[in-house]
Formats: sequence, C-alpha cells, structure tokens
Amino acid sequence: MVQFVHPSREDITLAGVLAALADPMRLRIVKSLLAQGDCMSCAEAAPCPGMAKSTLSNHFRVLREAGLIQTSKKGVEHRNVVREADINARFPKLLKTILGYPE
Amino acid sequence: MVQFVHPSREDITLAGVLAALADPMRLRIVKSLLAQGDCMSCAEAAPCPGMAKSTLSNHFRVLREAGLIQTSKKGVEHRNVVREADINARFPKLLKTILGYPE
DNA sequence: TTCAATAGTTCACTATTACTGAACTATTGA
DNA sequence: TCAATAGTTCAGTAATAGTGAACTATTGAA
Repeated sequence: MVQFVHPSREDITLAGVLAALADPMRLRIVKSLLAQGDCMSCAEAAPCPGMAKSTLSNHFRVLREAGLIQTSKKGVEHRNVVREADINARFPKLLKTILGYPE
Repeated sequence: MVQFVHPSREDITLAGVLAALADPMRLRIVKSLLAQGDCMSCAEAAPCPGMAKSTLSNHFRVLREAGLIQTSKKGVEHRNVVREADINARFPKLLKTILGYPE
C-alpha cells in the first residue's frame, strides 16, 4: 500500500506552491476542489476528460508534494481536500489571490 | 542585433507569470529590481554571485517572455524594469502578494 | 582604425523533469 | 473467486533547465 507524502506546514515553500499552480490543469483542479468545498476523488476533481490516468495521478502527486492538497484513502478511491488553513497560514492571501482570477 | 520578445499586456498569462516566479533565483531578481525602483543591468539585478552568465541570461529571458520585465538596450548593457503596471492591470495584487513574503 | 574589455546571447551538450500507455495494487461487490 | 473500479508505478520518449565555450555588439583607449 502506498503512503502519501504530505509536507508539514513549515515545509511548504513558495516556489513549490507557485510551481504547482503554474500548470493550468492543476490550477483548475484546485479551483474545482475549492468550489466543491468537500473532499473529492481524483476523477471528480479533475475537469479534464480524456486525460491519461497516469498524467492525472501525477498532477495530484505534484499538488500533494507541494502541500496544496491532502489525500486520504477512502475505500477504493482517494479523497482530496485543499489544505487551505496551512497555505493561508504560510502565505496569507496567496491562494485567494491566485485562484480569484477568471479562467 | 537581438530583438527582445515582450508579450503584450493581454498575452501575459497567469501560468506564465507563476512559472516564472516559481524559481527562487528569478523571484529574487524581480524583488531586487523592484527594491531598486530603477532600471538595472542584468548583472546588477542578479543577487547570485558565481552563477554562469548563460544561466543568468536564461532567467532574464524567462522573466521577459512571461511579461514580468521589460528589457531595453542601453550602451553595452541591458536595462531591466518590472512591468508593474501591466502585471497589476492583468492580475491585480498578484505581484504584491507573491513578493511580499519574507525569503 | 584597431584592439581589448565588457555585457549579454546563442549553441551544444548533458541532466533533470513531464507525458503517456501498460502493467500493477488495493478495495468493493456480485 | 472473479470482475470492475480507482489510482499508482514503471519504462520509454519528449521537452526543458544548467553550463562552458564561442559569438555579437558596444565602448573606450592606443
């Protein structure tokens, strides 16, 4: 079984967060997660039909390792939430600012 | 003679700006440019002794192509300014937010 | 004019990173 | 036990970053 890598709050870096959000698909995933407000499976959270599963999995890994999302296993699927509190504590207003622009 | 590529204001993308700022060295360059308030040569603007000239040149190219800085030739050196007005018009508060965090 | 110095760019090479199909793991339900 | 589902890992290829060396352009001096 796979154990997910989640950096602690202090280990979240600005460069890591920016790099993670610098991909349009990942930006959309985070927006989608926040709009929903609740946990979502990878498939639900990804507004990208036709994308390879492995690519999607990779995007979630990048978001996870940057500290942007928390992934937990629930049954056969993985539930994801944005680590809003951690990001806001570390980089106030960053998320809100970046995610606030129209597509 | 080399003509620099500067995207027009409308062509500046969020992904491009974030990707450009996702590198610690480039973030420091932009901070350094803004702190100075004035045009700076590449060498002046780069707080990175010992870095290869070609690497530095590449960082400036990335910043330029992302629309973050404007480069103009002045004598033997290139003068760089942050395109604050353009970035602020396109993505309000983004620069201030990202550059506001301590190193 | 010619030559050296200076500031950056471009090139070529290597090293790291991203995308994808295929194979694999883990869980659920029949 | 078997099939279906969700996602990860692997292996291969494609794209991108870092660097020294060679190149271009400008200035200033002999």
